[in-house]
Amino acid sequence: MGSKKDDRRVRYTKMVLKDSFITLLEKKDISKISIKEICEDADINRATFYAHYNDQYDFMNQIQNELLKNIEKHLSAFVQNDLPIVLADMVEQIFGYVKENARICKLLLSERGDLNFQKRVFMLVYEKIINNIARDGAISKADAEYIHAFTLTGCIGVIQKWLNDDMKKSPRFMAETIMKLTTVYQDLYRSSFKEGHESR
Amino acid sequence: MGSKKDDRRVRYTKMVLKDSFITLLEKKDISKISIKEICEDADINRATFYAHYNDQYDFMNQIQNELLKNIEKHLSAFVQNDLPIVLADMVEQIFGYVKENARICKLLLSERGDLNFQKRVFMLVYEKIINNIARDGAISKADAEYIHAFTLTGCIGVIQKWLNDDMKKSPRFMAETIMKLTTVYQDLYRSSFKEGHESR
DNA sequence: TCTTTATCAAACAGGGTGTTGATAAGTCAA
DNA sequence: TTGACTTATCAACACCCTGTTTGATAAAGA
Repeated sequence: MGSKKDDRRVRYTKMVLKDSFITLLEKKDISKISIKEICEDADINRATFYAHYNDQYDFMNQIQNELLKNIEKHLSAFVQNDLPIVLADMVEQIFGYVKENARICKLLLSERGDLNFQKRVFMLVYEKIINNIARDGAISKADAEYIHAFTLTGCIGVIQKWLNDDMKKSPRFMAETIMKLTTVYQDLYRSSFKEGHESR
Repeated sequence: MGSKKDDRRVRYTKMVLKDSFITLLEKKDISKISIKEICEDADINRATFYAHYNDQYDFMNQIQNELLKNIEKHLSAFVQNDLPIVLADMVEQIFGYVKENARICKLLLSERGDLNFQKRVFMLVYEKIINNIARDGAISKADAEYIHAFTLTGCIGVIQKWLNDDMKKSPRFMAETIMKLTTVYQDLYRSSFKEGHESR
């Protein structure tokens, strides 16, 4: 679990195992990766692997926890003042950290990534930053292409909430909710960009 | 792949296998489910499983494809006219279908669900419906709790797009984009709900 | 230097995997 | 319905990966 008080040997073992694991993850799905495979690539005994992790998925979990811990660390460095301008720097820091660890982050956050990890990241960011955000003006037209991605995946969250609430709301209500959410957002979109641009 | 021209035996085999698979999926993660386990529960020979599917994940894929095909069928029944009111019925249909197949849908769409499947569903809905949506009024305040889910997961899509574009945009730009997307939406949220309604 | 402990090779039972040829069930035409 | 043809299902097989244990070795830390 901890990594600070780790032996020098342990640090090496975990490092090469992680490197081999990521290399394999870039080639194929985690379900197709065997412990034996990881250890052979890293030149580490299989028993040593089991001394640290239960299986591939536990290994993946620990990698994710380490990432989240570091992201939180980056966030905490800005907690002192809540000014909007500083908040922007804060989010920038996160993206910077993701870029630094692009190899693993791309695996976790991209198309075939881990939804649960993504939610954990955004819960972190959301609660710390976006909650106490201040309005600071109109949206820039350059962001147009991101609005689609935003609204699209935003719908996923609505569905998940619905399912988690055991579908108490009627399908009709959900239909209207989705409609309004997307319509209102696109209305906003239209009223914010009146330069004469089109998207898609 | 096809299911219409299947043998009577094949239909039975696939049915009981699917049922056992879903039952197991409700208990534990797909990575912890063995082919042997599925077949024993379904009382089907393992070789028979391999005659139809490569592994658990291929099995899951075929189940998802079947779901998507049916959802698309539900959508196609409404393609004739594009009126907003009818579009609402259309989305309602989807939610209705999801509710009918709640057992598997809850597995696929909920917290620990499959992000790729979710995106496929919403790509389907988005392109067919939300693209040519018409503004029809202000949002109801009853949807408030869904707005958070919406904005939260909406951010995921932005990140994914960024990663898929090989992070061409600078972290700074991304920071500002996220900030504006969420800020603008919350501004809208504030200005749209000034009544005092509740629903449940 | 001395103590601690992580890594290793080897070996093990156990279980899951993927493929074989034989058997039984389904399909369709007469 | 019968019979012939087709094909899905099955039991059994050899193989590989897993997860754990052993005691020996050597590297780390104090």
